[in-house]
Amino acid sequence: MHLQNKDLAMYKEYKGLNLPQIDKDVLEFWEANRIFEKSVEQRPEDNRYVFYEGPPSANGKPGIHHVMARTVKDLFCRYHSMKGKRVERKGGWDTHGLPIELNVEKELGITKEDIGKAISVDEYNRRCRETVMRYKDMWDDITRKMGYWVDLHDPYITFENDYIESVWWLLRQLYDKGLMYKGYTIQPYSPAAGTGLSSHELNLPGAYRDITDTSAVAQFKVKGKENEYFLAWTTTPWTLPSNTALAVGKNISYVKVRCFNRYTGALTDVILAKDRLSAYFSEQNPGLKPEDVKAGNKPIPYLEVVAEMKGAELEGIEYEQLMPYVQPDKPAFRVLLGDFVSTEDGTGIVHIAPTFGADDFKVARENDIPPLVVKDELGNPMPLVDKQGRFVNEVSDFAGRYVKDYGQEEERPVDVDIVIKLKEEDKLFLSEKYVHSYPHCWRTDKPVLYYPLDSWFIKSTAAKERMFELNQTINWKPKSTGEGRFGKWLENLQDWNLSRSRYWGTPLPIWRSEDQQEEKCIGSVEELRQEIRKANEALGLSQEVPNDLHRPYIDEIVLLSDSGKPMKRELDLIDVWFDSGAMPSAQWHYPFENKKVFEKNYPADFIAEGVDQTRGWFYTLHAIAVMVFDSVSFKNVVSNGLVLDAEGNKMSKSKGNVLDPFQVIENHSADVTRWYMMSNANPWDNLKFDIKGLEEVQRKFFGTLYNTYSFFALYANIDKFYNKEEQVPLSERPEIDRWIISLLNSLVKEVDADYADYEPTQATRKVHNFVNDNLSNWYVRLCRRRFWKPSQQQNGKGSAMDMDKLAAYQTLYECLVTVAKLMAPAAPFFADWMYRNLNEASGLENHESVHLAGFPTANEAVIDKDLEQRMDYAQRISSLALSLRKKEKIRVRQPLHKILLPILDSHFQEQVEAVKGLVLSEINVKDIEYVTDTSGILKKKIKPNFKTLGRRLGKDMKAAAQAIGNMGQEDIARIEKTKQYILEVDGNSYELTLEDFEITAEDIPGWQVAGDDDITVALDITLDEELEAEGMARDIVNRIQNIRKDKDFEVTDKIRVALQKHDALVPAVEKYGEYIKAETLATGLQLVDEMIDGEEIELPGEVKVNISVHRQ
RNA sequence: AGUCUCGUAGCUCAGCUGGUUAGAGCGCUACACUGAUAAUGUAGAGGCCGGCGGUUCAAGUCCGCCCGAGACUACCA
Repeated sequence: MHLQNKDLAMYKEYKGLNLPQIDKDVLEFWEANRIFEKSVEQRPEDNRYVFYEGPPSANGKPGIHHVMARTVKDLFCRYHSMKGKRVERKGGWDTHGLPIELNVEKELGITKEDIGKAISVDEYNRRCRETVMRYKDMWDDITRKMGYWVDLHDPYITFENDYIESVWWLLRQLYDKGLMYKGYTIQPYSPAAGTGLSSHELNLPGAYRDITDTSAVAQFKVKGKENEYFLAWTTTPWTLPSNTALAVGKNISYVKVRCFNRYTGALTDVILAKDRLSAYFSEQNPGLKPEDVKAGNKPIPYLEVVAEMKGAELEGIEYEQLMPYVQPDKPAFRVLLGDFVSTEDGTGIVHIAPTFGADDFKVARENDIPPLVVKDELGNPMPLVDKQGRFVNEVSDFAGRYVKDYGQEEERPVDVDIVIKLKEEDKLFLSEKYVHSYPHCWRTDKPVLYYPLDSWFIKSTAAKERMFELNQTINWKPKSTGEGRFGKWLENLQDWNLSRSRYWGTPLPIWRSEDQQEEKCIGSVEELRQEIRKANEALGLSQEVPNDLHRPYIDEIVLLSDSGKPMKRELDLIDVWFDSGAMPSAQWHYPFENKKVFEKNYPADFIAEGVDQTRGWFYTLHAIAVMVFDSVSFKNVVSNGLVLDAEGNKMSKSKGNVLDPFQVIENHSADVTRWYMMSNANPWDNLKFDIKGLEEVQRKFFGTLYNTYSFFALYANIDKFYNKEEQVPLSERPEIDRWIISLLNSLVKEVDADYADYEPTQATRKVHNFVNDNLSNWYVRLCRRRFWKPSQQQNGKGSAMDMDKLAAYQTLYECLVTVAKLMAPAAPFFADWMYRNLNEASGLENHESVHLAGFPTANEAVIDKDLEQRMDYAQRISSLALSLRKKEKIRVRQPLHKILLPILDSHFQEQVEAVKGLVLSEINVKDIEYVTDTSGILKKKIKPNFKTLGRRLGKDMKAAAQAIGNMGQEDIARIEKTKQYILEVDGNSYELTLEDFEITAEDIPGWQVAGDDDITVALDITLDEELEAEGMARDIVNRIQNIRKDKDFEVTDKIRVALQKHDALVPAVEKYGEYIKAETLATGLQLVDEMIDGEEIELPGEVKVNISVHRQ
């Protein structure tokens, strides 16, 4: 009984490779046995590898690119887990933000304006909260199916009160450090929707569209001069009434040109950039008459250039207001210097309207130039265009008119009427249609205005230096993203605009008094409670901390200022990016709970996301970490590229080229998908996702590995090899075993280093090459006989294995189990499947899964570079010899006498000698004959060693190469003997050593040779009877084996064979009859004169005979 | 517009700090092998290494400019 039980433990054998099925089986196993949980629990608490999960939004469906990003994450977490680290992976969900609001509005068929009217904020937010997790099940499903190990049971969720409280705490830290301020800036604003827009919204597809505007080059009259004007170009004439300054470039050259105005014929001097002269003027013509200049948009001739000056000289010059509807409250209307001024288009002079441009606003403020404003009904200043996009009454001629196309009906756009007015007043130099891309509101489809709005900012510029410094300690993959994209971004850092005028998000915890003089930033729920109590007492209210910290409840809370005034919350929400950047502390509800946990898990060892997160999550993590904790928040970061379709197009729903990740995984398995993604290209390069590539990975890598395993399992089961025997010492194993073990250990070393260096592509490619080229195509192919031969001779009855066979099994087992471990981080399913198939039969390791095993460590002692080199020689010599056979059309089954191998140094000969047996059997040749110099029949080739000589010879290198190339056999022989050479070129003499040459064998006269870089092989193709008989015998064996197979005989069945007599067969059967019988398990082999019942076979030399094969 | 990445065979990619016949796999064609066989081997065809210019004895590799693809950032008037 006991023995029988033992016999039951066998290597599982399969009918075929079904990777998707393996996925499912392994997944079931993991879940039933809590493998993920164990892989965490089994590692020590104090040896952590900290990973932060960048929270996805479950509001959209997962795509194939998520599989990419999560493969990267999973791979390194699994790797470090196998390296003995405790890798906890807390999941998370990003639940705030615009896309969620959009979804809700779309579903309800409402716009932002309806919020608070048609639908209460309360109801609206309730809908958002419901929508947020809409696809959570789908996400959980893809997470499972792709084998991404992340803890989904206790994720952080950004809309929860605890999370919000931690975010508030962080904001309070910034506030206390004086890093938060309220400011006025020019922001994209949609009058049609009545809301400010984020840059994200402007970057939605289709937001920027080409539109045709009426552009104008206006003439700004220089104060105190007659008929002298600055020319400034604008594509938005409606901003001209708001003009308060002009900007020029300090180092730009300007000219004053005398010309006739094309509309009025008036003689005028105009100032514009010299570089732009040709854009507005044709030729100089001193004798020009006014009638020579016609209205029209082409360049016009001019009289003369009357002056030239630098922009710096123009600074401070005053001019007369162009459209004097509203007066400034401070001096304005002068020329400023602006570094943004270019001469690429326009006139090189920029019209400045501080209320409608960010640059304008900034340069005006720096120069103390006021904006033009009027008072609204509450007496607050407002620009000359109202929030609906209409001119205010003060702009009398155009009062109430929309400045852009907002669907109003009118004869002409207001821009055109402004231009007409300028023309009438002799203030227009030129007007023409201009096509440019202009942002539109994604929802109303109407043009966006840049409009001054109030916002809260984080003064990130104050921490710029420190962010830059700390960034340099982060290991970025690829480096260029960190140094370039991210580094440059930090260098040009702007303050972080935190405000969003929305409803579903983390509320800004700042309360202000009505006169804006006092404010409080709340840093915790407890603080809010105390403040509420104070306010309740003073104001006689009965407020409480709301159950939900979102709007609208939080908006209702009135707090008390220090001087006793009521304060209301600033209605803004904060940028959702702050939510995600807050996750290192907020996921633990730090500092209100889990202080220790946070400290142990900060900063992260590793994060990974798409490269599009560089200025998103990567930045917000970094910024918050630097400003609040003065530290990095992650030490290593991998930013992966995009996943494109097979043609290299971005996947998008509109193109219909989006791949369903569930389909891909269902059809091709998670492992193939993961392996393909990792091995095909570096994760930071864009991946052209091609199903054909998946199929190739499946066939070439997984198919080969599966074949190798199946081969092993088949014979190991027959021989009952369960690796229970003592290991055959390496020194007693054959060369080829020591070779593959050496390679295996080299592989372990390299793959370990690659994973540690966040180079998954290198790692997976190396494993692939090892499995295909070395393990399967060389080791297994050459060792096949070792596995089956003895068992056949022993007639399938288990008995003591000979040492050689045992060594083969042990070697192959070790390779397979090690490969399983090496590939486990990238292809976790197949790796575990193979590991368990092996380990459950052998019981060698007490891990129930490969993911609980340790990552292999390389045994340096068994790495033998010399051995690796000589096997490389063996492979190359074999390949060359086979190519010669091919050329000579001699089949491989035909044995040959010998190959000739020129020997250039004795070490090479020793190396080849050690692998001689392998080579001979591989190429079916009886012997290797070494050809040395002394034989005199070797022709050699000499080349300069450019690497050593180039630097020394410099210009003489060319001549030297020529001279060396012309050397004869005697010269080469002399150099080899004396090991030195005096080279004379161009009168210079150089002392060269053997190092400076590359000498290779070129030819053996009279023989067909084949050669690669430094190996040359010649094949002796003479045949004699003996060889021919043996060749024939091998072909007979082959035919009989085929018949055995066709007839589905068991490998152990004995047979009787009868062959029709033929002259060509007689010597083979006479000399090699025993060999044929042994190979085919034939107990009888006879030649018969007449054969009726047999089948016909074809043998070399167009010999056709009948043969009969019968099971005994 | 700026920053960054990428551009090598029909396709996917190697090509180390510059070194002289530019490689692999897939695909294609032909042949061979066959006790791993929905495999395997060998050979062949297939490259102005995106373009132009420069540095150098020597450039796929370094530098500059340009073209193309992509990402991010950006109100250019």
